[in-house]
Amino acid sequence: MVDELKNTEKQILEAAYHEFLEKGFEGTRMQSIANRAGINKALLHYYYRSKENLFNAVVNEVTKALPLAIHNILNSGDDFFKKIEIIVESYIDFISKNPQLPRFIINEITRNPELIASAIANHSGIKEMRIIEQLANIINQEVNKGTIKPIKPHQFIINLLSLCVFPFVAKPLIQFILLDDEASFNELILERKKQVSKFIIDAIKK
Amino acid sequence: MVDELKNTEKQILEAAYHEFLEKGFEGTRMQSIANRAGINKALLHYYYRSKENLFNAVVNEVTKALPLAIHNILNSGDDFFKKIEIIVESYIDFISKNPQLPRFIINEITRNPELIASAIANHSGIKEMRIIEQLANIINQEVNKGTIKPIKPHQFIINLLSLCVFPFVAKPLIQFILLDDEASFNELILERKKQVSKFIIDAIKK
DNA sequence: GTCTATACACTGATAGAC
DNA sequence: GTCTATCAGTGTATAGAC
Repeated sequence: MVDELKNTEKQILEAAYHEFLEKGFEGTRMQSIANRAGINKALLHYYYRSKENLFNAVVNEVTKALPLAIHNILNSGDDFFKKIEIIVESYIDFISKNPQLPRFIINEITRNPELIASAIANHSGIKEMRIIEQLANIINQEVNKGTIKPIKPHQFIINLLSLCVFPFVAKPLIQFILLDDEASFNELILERKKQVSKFIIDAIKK
Repeated sequence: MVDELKNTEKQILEAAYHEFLEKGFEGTRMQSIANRAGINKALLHYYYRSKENLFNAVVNEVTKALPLAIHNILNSGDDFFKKIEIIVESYIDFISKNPQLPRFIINEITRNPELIASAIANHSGIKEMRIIEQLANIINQEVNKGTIKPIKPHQFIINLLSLCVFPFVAKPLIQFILLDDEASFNELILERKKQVSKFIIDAIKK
């Protein structure tokens, strides 16, 4: 991330990234970003004029990663069920590497819908914008072919998203009511990479 | 809610409830709680000594509602598949009435795990604490009976939770990428009350 | 570019009149 | 109980030396 920036600026953005993703905009202190970056508070303002600005830079970085993540989905296997397997696995893999990302996006899009929405739109090419449409079309085709049971594309997509994303968003809650430690959570997620696609396919296969 | 309290105190708690659920602890200003309650800032401190205190009172109210919500699950229909239908429908119904609640709990449990965890534990009797166990037992029984495909109870529970809860947590995101307006979101949720249980049953039925 | 010192605004909390 | 006025602390942002 942010390879093209000078050292200090890069460190700041890196530190800000972690702080904001952990604590959100309101919960983050400029001081703790400076501490994490190992520099002075004033330098933050030297590079990024304001907290708002620095936050926007982080949002920009974050949303840059999204199109790459869903790019895999576009050119996945030809069989519909194989396609689902690949989508689920690569999706869970991606979030595993950025586990705080969903909660961050959800919270900040709630706080300031325009900002995140425009950032996402900004980094998504035509291709990525249409991915939902494409997926919806594929689902309708399969329904018409009779390979899967009738289901509204929107509902299908939400089901898939829910099963992949929610466990990460609700991680502390899940750990509290279902698990004991960190290790068992990782194990659970690992299992889900196979389990979720099987669950979905079993649900829709005729 | 909070029927037993005097008028002003009740108004404050009510206002605090809405503000905190909307904006979280960090994002909420005592001033805006006072404004919403139609009283003065100083009165907040008269009734609840501090912001922390007032927040705890809200958490207390919030978690009080949870055992009631899952109580229905305990005494639902006798057939396993019917049971799932009832759980899903009553769960989605409950969250529909408190749509901000999941995001609130998830965020605040992330910020301060002990507080929320103890509040939940505080209001849950033995019965409610064991509901997960019970549900897990039922699932194992059905697997052994051969009525459903093999699935780990934890995974099943997470799947069910994800499908019910996530759409509310991700509402603004869903509206951005899938929908246009408020009306279509409500319609979508209404559909899900039937769709989700059908999806789950199709996924596990042998 | 990087630091220290400081200005300025905001927010939670208290004092005191009524 | 409820209000106005105000304090103390904290957080963002800036000035200015190096």
